[in-house]
Amino acid sequence: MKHDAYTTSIQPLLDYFEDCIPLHEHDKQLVKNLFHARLYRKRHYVLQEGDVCAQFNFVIRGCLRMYKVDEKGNIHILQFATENSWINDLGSFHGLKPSTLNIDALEDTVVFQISRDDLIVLYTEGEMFDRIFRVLVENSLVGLQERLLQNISSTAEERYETFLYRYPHLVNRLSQVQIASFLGVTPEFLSRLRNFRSKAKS
Amino acid sequence: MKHDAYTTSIQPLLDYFEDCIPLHEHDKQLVKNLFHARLYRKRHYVLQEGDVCAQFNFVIRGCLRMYKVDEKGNIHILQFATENSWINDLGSFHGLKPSTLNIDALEDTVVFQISRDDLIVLYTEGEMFDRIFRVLVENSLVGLQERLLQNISSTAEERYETFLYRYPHLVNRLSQVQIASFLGVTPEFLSRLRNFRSKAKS
DNA sequence: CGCGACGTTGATTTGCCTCAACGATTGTGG
DNA sequence: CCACAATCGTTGAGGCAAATCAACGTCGCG
Repeated sequence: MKHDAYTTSIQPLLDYFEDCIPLHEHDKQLVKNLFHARLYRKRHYVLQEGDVCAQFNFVIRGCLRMYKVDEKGNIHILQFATENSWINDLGSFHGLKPSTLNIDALEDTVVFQISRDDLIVLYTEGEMFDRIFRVLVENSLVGLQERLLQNISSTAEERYETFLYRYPHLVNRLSQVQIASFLGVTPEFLSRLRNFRSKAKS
Repeated sequence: MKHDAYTTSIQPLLDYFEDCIPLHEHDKQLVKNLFHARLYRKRHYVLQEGDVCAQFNFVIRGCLRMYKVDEKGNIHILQFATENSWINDLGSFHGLKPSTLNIDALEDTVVFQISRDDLIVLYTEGEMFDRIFRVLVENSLVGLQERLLQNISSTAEERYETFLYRYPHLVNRLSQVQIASFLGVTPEFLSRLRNFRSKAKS
C-alpha cells in the first residue's frame, strides 16, 4: 500500500525557497535529494520533550503545533505550522540538547524533513542556503518580536482581535482550546471574550 | 578634540564573529572597512519610531535598550544590549519600513555600525557572513522564544527570578524602572516583589 | 449506546494595576 | 555651592482583568 506522503510533490518547498532567492538546478537537486517526505497522523508526535530535535520540518499539508507543558500541566503553544511553513526547536536542533518542547499533529500532516547532518551538507554544497535560511530565520525573529510585544502590552481581547486579523485561515480550523492556549488565556475566558464581541458587534 | 569613539578598537567585534566562525584576513579587512564607530551619549536616540532603522549596531561599551511606546504612553522594553551584543529593528532594517520601535542609550555608549547597503556588500564580498549572521539570528530567535514562553506561562515573580539568574550583570546596572518595563510589570509591583523576596529569604 | 472532548455560563478568588503620597537620591541651573 | 525640580524606590488603598473551580448541554466517535 502506497502512502500519500510518498507521492507528495516537493514543488511547494522549492517554490518557498525561490520566493526568497532563485535556485540553480544543482541546488534544486540537493533539496530533492536531502529532504524526505513523511506523514504524521493526527495526535502523533513530531518531537517529544526530552528528545533531541533531529529534523527540520516543512509542512506541505495539515497542521502542526509546537508547545510547552508547564509544571501544572498547562499547555502553552508557541507556534502553529500549516501549509508552506516550517517548524522546529532550533535550540535543541543546533545545540543537540534535549528539547523542552513538543511538536504534534492537529490534523493528518505531510512534511518534508531534513536531518541536521544533511542540512549542513545543504549549507556546504548549496550556493545560497546560508542566505536563504538567514532570511527565513530573520523573518521568524521579526514575527516573534511582534508577538512578544503584543503579549507584554495588550489585553487578551486585543490579542484575540490581532489573531483574527493575522490568521483568518486558522480561526475556523483550530478549536478554541488551541487558540486560547496560543493567546495565553484559559478557554473559559476566550469563550467570554467571544461572547462580548458578538454582542458588541450588533 | 578627539572622541573616545574614534580610538575604540574593533577587536571585540572581530572576536565576536570568530567565536562563531574563524575569519580570513580578507574578511577582517571588510569588517574594518565597513563598520564605523559611533558614540551615543546617555538619553540620545539610536533609532526613533517613524524612522527607518538604517544601521546594524554592535555595542562595544555602554548600554542600549529597544522598546515600544503604547497608546497609553507606557514603555515596553524588548531588549537590552550591553558590551558584545548587537541590537536593531530587523523588520524595519530589511523591509526599509518606518520602525515602531525606539532604541536609546541608558549610558554613554560606543557602537560599531554598518549600514544596510554595506551589510549587503559584506554578505556578497565576504566568505562566511551569511552563515555567521544566520547563526547569530538563530541564537536570538531561540532566546526570544524562551522569553515568550516565560511571559505566557509564568508569574511576575518567576520572571523576575529568571531575570536575576540570566542577567546577573544587569541587575545592579539598570534601574528598577527599566527592569520592570522589561519584565512587563509596573515599577510598584516589582518593588513589592523584591520586598516579598527579601523577607522570604531569611 | 456511553464516553470524552468541547464550548458555555456562574460564583469566587487572585495577581497585578492604578492612583496617591512620601522620603531619598540625582542632577541642573542660578 | 546651594536650591529646586525631577526621577527613583517604596508603601497603602482600592479596582479590574483574568484565573480557578464547578456545573451543564452538545457533539463526535469508538
